[in-house]
Amino acid sequence: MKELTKQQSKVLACVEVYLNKTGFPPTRAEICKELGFKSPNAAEMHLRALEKKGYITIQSGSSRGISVVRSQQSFEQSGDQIPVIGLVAAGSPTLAEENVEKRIPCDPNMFSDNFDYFLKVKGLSMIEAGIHEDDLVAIKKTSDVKNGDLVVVRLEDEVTLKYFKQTNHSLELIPANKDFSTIEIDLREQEAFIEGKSVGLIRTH
Amino acid sequence: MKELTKQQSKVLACVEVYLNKTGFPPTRAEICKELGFKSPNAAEMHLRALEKKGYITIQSGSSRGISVVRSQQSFEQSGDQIPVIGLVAAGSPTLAEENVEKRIPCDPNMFSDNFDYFLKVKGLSMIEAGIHEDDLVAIKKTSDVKNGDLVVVRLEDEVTLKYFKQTNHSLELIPANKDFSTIEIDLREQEAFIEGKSVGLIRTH
DNA sequence: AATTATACTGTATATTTTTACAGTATATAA
DNA sequence: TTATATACTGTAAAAATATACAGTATAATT
Repeated sequence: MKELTKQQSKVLACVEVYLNKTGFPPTRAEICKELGFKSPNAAEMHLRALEKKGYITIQSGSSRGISVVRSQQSFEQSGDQIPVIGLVAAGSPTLAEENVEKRIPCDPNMFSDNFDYFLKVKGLSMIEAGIHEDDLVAIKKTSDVKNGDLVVVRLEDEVTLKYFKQTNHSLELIPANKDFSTIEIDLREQEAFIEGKSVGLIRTH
Repeated sequence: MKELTKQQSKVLACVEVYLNKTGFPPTRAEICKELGFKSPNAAEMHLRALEKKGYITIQSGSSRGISVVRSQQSFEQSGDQIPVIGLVAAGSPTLAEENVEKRIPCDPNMFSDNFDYFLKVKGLSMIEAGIHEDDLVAIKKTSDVKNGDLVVVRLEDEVTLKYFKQTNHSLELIPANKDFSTIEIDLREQEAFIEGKSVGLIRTH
């Protein structure tokens, strides 16, 4: 997906907010009014650019004929179909279509903090925390984590779900199963990517 | 909510389908084309009726200024605010307002089976099934349960969440914690109300 | 120094769209 | 029988809207 300029981003946000508020897209003139432009052509140009970059489609000749194809803040707010990503041993959990096992209709604000996707749990390393195989852990993409948080960490090509504990250069990834041992990493020697943290869990009975 | 005439219902469905397909509402002329009317006024009249009955709002003077307020089908799928009921020792879990601890925005179809409310778990009797205190168990109201299902049962004034097992006149309510013992009931002597069964679980981290 | 991309103003016009008004037809209720 | 509600056709005008064209200005590349 191509990057948006600041102004294009503003226009897209404006369209999304308007849609959210009224249920139908804005006209060029309304976008101008909202963003302070004085010519409808200003909005027109930005819309054309957004169309060219694949964020919206414009139905030519139709009033308000704007469809938002890809929201810029994406699925985070639209409360619809949240993707489920398999916790595979290799590679980072990305939202690329090929990694999406399925989608679940639910609201990303159902937990205290909103979240971006579900991670399907493999293995028993967190079972004493009541996290079973095939449970779906709701992950918020962030690198802002605290000690004690349940986090998704990528070490080289391996992705794991563990409790987080960091002291100076030492990172500990702590399981909740006495048969597993804590992973200790010296951050001066090895990189660790924090993909996100868990804000909740769901399980189908 | 007032009842719709057949034609009004058709027009509302047409608007919803169009919105779903294009992302913006139809014009009067487009509704006519879709439903075979020959005058834009036909659509206009139906829209005005729909507005008067509270199904849509029309922004006067705006093209395509239609907002669907209440979708005609399915208030069940609109994935909104699911009540959370505390698992209190006394009384049946009802959806009466005074028993609703809070509401969670989510879709009742997020699990394999749809459900009616969340029950907040008290105690540790199911901990070996990975069900912790304060977990929210999604309950579908039904008395159609099988052995092995996780069910909500009311015994006199006590409500409990346990595994279900019935043989003839004997009902066993089985915990998932070796420190708790199975509740055995002779149904000829004592009544047991099956309030529903669990179809899923959520937990906030 | 010239080119290109971004970001607009300002104007104009063809087209789309809303919306009012004048009718017709039919079934149901008073 | 006379209203009254539903369900349209047909027309037309005013208003809303998309969209093309002609410019201006500025910062970043080449």
